[in-house]
Amino acid sequence: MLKNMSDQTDGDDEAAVDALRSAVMRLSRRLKHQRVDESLSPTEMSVLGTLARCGTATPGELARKEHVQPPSMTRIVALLESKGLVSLEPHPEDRRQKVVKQTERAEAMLEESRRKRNAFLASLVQGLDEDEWAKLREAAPVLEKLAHL
Amino acid sequence: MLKNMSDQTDGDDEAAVDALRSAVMRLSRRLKHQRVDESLSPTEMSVLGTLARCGTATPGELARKEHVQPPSMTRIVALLESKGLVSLEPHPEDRRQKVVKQTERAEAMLEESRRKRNAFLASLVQGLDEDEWAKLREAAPVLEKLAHL
DNA sequence: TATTGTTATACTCTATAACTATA
DNA sequence: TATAGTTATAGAGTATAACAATA
Repeated sequence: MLKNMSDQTDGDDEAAVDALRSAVMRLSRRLKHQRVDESLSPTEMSVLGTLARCGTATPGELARKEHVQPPSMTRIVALLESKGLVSLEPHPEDRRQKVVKQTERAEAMLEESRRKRNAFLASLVQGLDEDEWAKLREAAPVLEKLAHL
Repeated sequence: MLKNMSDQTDGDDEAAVDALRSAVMRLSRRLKHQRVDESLSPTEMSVLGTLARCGTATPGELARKEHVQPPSMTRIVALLESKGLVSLEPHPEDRRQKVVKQTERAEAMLEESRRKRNAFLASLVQGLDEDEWAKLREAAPVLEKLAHL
C-alpha cells in the first residue's frame, strides 16, 4: 500500500517505518530482561510459547519453527521435560516420532511471564499522557496483525 | 496514567498492553533475523548502535550499557577493532581507560542494516489497509517515546 | 586502597557429523 | 533408500577469578 501514495506521504512513511523499527527493537530488548525463570534460555521459553499456540508438536516441527537444528531441540525438549514443563508421548501413526505437549505447570509459568512483562510495559505507559496512550491503544491491534503477516 | 481510569477502560488497557507486548516481541524476533553482517553477533551489532548514539565511550561504559561483564567487552571491542569498525584511543585524563570510537565503515554498515530492516518492515506494511497504516503511523512516535522512557 | 582493563579458564548454548530405529 | 530422533564432539559467546597498571 505504500507505493500508492504521493511523494510527500512517502517521506512520512519512511520515517514512520524507521521509528517503528527502532522502537520495536529497543522495547523488545527491555521486555526480554523481564524473565520469570532465569534458568530457562530465550529459546526454551520460546518453545513453550510455541507449544502454547500450537497445542502439541513433534521435536522436528519445533526445531523448524524455532530455527534450531534437531540435535539442539533434542537437548531443549529433554531439559524442559526434566523440569516438568513438557510431557513426551509416542506418535500415534509414526513410531519414529514423538509428540511434545506442554504441562499445566508450563502454562502457569507462561501466564506469570506474560504478567511480568505486561506489568513492566504498563509501568512505562505511566509516562505517557492520555492522548499518546489513546493513539497507542488504537494501534495495538494493528501491530499485532503486522507481527503475524 | 492507567490508574486514573474507570474499570471499563482498565480492561481495555490491559488487553492493549498485552497486545503491544506480544506484537513487539514477535516483530523484534523477525527483524533481528534481517542481519547485514552474519559474522557479527547481536551484542556486537548493539555495541555499534550504542556508539552511534553516544559518539564515544570507554570499554567500561559499554559493558555497563550492554549488560555485559568487562572481560566480554574487552573481547568484543578487540574483535570490532580487528574488523576496522571501531578505533581505540588513549583516554585524555585517565591513562587506565581507553576511548572507543566508531569508524566511518561502521557507520556505513549500520546505515545498511537500518535500510534492510526498514525494507523488511515496509514489506510487511504492504499487508495493511490504508486505515490500519494511518493508525500505526500516528502511534510510531509514541512507541519511540515509550522505548526511551 | 580502589578502579580500569586484561588474561586465563570454565560454562552454556548451538552446530555438524555419525549413528539407530522406523517408514 | 529416506526420514525422525539421538549421541558425540567442536565452536561460538559469555562469565568468574586472578592479575597488571593507574588513580
